[in-house]
Amino acid sequence: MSRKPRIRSGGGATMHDVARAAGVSAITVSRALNQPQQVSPQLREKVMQAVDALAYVPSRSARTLASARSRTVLVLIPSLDNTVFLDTLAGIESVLDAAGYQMLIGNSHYSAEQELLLLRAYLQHQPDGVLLTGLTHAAPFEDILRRRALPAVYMMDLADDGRCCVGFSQEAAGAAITRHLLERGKRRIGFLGAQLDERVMKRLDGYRAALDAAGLRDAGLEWLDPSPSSMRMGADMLDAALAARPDCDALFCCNDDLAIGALARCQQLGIAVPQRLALAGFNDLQPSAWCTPALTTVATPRREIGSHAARQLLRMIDGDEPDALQTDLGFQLMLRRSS
Amino acid sequence: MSRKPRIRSGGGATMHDVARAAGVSAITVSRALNQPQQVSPQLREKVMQAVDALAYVPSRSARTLASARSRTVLVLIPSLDNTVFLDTLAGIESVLDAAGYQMLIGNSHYSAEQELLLLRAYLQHQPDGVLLTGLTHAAPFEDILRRRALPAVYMMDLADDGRCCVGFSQEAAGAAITRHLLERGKRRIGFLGAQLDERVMKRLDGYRAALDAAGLRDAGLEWLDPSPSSMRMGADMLDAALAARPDCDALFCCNDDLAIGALARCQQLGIAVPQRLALAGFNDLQPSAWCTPALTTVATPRREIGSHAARQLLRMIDGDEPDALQTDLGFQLMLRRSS
DNA sequence: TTGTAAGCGTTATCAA
DNA sequence: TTGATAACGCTTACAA
Repeated sequence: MSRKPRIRSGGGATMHDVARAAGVSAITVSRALNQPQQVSPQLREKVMQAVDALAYVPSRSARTLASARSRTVLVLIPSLDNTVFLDTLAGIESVLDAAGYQMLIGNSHYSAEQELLLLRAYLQHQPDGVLLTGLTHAAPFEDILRRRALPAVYMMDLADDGRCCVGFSQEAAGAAITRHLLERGKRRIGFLGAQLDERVMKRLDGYRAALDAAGLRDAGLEWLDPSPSSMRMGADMLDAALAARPDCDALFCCNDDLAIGALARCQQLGIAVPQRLALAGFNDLQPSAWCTPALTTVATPRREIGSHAARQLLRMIDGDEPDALQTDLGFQLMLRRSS
Repeated sequence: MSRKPRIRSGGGATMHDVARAAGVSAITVSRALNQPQQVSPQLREKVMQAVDALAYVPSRSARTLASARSRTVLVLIPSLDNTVFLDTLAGIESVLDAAGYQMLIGNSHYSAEQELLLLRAYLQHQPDGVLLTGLTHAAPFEDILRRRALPAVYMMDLADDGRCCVGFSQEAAGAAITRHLLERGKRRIGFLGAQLDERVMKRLDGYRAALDAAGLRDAGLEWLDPSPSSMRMGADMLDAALAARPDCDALFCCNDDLAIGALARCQQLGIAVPQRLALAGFNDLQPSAWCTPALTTVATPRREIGSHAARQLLRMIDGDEPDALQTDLGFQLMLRRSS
């Protein structure tokens, strides 16, 4: 009948230790910490003193196990190298922090497979909800969410299929910036695309739609490369584009990295921007306002997408309906000297 | 005597469910998953089938509670807006992922207080170890680590006091880039500093030491501002510096953001870089190679710092000694057209 | 307002 | 190689 108490890991005090020190029961400690108004001021005071004295830190795993709520949210993003997602994370963080939730960050490296693996792995933590980037995911993904009744909010884009999304229309943004180039009098407008994720392809769709509407679409003016974008790649793609189509008079680059690289290359080659070739990017990263000439681009409400998505998710976790299934946070054309 | 089984949260299968389905005991399932070699191939096979059939996902909290090991590492960084720390995170992630560890990311927003709060909050997850940025932390910080016997690795800098660090000498790097400006014939070399965190101040120390050695130090050539750095701030600081000291012939900016902003401002003002004013930055971010003129800066092994620190930490968690207490991963001067 | 008892899902211990 | 049992630290349900 010999009990063999195991060795505690952290060596820290447990709730029972605190209870003993305060001369109350464990459940009173629990309540003093989590629902203070349910405990009389005197006891509460005693408990808090014992907590301080013992430097008590509650165990999240025990709490999660007992309550079946982890107060944790899983955030899946395609990359940590991209300012866009970091700004989004910052927005999410601000809201979750304030609500006492913690976030688990999963980096899918732009791979739907990886993303599925991450979901499976992080499911072990029993997150209370999930924030996702984009609308397209591996086949079993949504099944898993549904089976577990896991609230999810989709960020960055819009869908009209019952999923809760916070973002803006990538396609409309792509079309808008293309129309701007048309208005500037450009007629042979090309598209430079890298990474080729879902959002880039929608910007491409928007670009095509705008040119179709103007009767100026030319498939020979599209350059697409699935490898990750970078400034170097922008420079290389500019070379390739001008070599293939010297008549091209404007380029919509799928993001600012590409555009800045292309712009720098134009400077080196002495190509007049925007007279000979207009350039536009996407996202309005910090350097875009500072390069020469300053880059025309599309500002996207990344931080707001993150914070709003987090708020919606918390509402769903609490069993309430989200404010609206779709939240369109819009975008803004930043018209500068490069166009 | 009525048992009242609670409602499960996720509705997912438990290890007991798997055990029942496979016709074995729960502990056998546990072993089949965690120490497969201890279970006969037949049973292992049966268990794996049941796992698949039930889409079983182990509960991390139960595991942590029972085993007192969370297989989780806490990473504390000062900012998510700074590429430097993201690259570091990427390095950490690659190592931890491969080892089956997950990371909890805490963003201290450059505040020691916040950092302490984060440590306290994340301690609830019983992390097996901690990765820290910089050497200076709030007073109770190291006490807490010691009391809990939590392995910790300090990233980005070097210390000779028994703590395990992975980084490079910020001071040596600051001195090296300053000496380079001296070698270029510059004599009134200024310093532009923002954020003023620990690392910036050490770069400043290096700058001062180099100028002292040359007998050219001039306190009137230092401009320091504690607010977060940005390109706009670099531009503004350049204006202020030249207004105060038109004789200044070179500027060492504490990071590339500042330097790129200053460079852009020089372009606007028609100041010849590097003839009239040489510029140098720090970190070698992507745009630095692409601005005009390309920016002289210091390349730092951020990703390697992250991955090496993570490896050291895993070793300590396993009870082994780290390879070396101090790992100097060095830095590299990137001499470009701006100097 | 406070306490008791049981249970959350897993692993450590010991026995077979 | 496999299993029974207790234990991890906390919270829910119910009782006082």
